[in-house]
Amino acid sequence: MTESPRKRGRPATLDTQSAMHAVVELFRDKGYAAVSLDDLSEATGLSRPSLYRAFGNKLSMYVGAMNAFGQDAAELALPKLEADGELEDALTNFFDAMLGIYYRDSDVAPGCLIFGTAPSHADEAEIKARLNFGIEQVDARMLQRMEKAFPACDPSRIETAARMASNTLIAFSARAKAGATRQALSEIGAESARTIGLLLRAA
Amino acid sequence: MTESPRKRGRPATLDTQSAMHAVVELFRDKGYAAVSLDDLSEATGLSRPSLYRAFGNKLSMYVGAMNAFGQDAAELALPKLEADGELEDALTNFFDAMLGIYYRDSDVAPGCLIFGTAPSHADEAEIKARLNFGIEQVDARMLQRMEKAFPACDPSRIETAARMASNTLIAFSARAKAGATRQALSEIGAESARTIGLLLRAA
DNA sequence: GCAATTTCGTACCGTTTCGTACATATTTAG
DNA sequence: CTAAATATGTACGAAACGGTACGAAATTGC
Repeated sequence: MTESPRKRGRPATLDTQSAMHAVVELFRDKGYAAVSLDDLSEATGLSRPSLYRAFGNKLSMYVGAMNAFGQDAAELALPKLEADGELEDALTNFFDAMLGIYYRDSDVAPGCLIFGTAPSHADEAEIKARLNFGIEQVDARMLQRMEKAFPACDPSRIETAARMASNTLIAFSARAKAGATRQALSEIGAESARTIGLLLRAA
Repeated sequence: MTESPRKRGRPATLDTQSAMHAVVELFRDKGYAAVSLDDLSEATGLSRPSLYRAFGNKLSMYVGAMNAFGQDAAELALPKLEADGELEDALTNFFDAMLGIYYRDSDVAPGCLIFGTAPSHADEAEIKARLNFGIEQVDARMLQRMEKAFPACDPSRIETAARMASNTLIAFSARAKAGATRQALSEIGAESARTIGLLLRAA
């Protein structure tokens, strides 16, 4: 951060951070195509040209929202996964943390911006690429955590277990959007974690 | 089917079946909101008013597409799941059959209309309900098949295994849209099937 | 052949869409 | 106080949107 030598013109009043938050929530609720710039304008309190100047066109707003959402989720939930202790507990806590995001506070779960809405718009190359990145990240972190927990285990078995854990998380978004209760998914998460642990211990 | 006593007016030339097929493919590629009635008109070869008369408004077209897709998938893949023999083989063959649908023939996988695009538009009550029905169906069939294979197994363990199998299928849609190769998913499917079998046998 | 009946597409409506030109507001530099 | 610089929203435009009224086309009954 360089010291601001006080810029020249009119000082900016726009709060990029909170605006992006509103953008994320809107895209999460309604997907990409169904959200209009006017919707975004109303939700953020910014005029349409201001949105443009801040985030570019609609597509780059959505990709920016994917990045913001991904970063928030990583900061909130990854520590749970990477915590020391039993793998089962780490997985369970990670799932629960992600469910906390998927269910926000509302009764109608908005689910995951990346796994929930991006597949519907993957004909856009940028969205597809960012979606793929998100999946790769989850796969990689799962793999890493399981290798750490069971360094002697058969690598291909670990890989399968990691993929199953990722698949659980990905499917949770669809289930949340379909109306499953948070508690129901939390239990599935815990059971899946137990099962995956069982599997890796039975080497 | 009652015998047609030859209707009175101009004979219909529209082929509802193949038109619905085109509708499914378009919604599968681009989701609900991103598809315009003009797009549908071009893809089906029907005029916009004809589409209306045949399938109602855009929303009911989409829900109709979900039904058509679900029925096709059920007819094509469910027999694989419900076939006699080892559970692992049945699961593997079921996953492969579904992947055949998810990947169509194209190099760019359109994925699953229901699990892939519907979550993005679940703010529409009808879509949400149909999505939920799809998930319930898969869950129920999985459960049923596993109970058949291991009638003596702990019910709660079977339920967990069934949910994990469903989650695999649901996640495949997102993975396909993200660019995973069909072969890669086929292998994950087979490994997951083996793992689930292992789990249920280790009762 | 003529009227009744059904199917189908042209042409239109009002609204909404994304994107931007441009005038206005607010600050610093001199 | 004036000019330069930066930020912001009003207001506009061209296109696309979902949906439908209505007339043309094609058949059967008499």
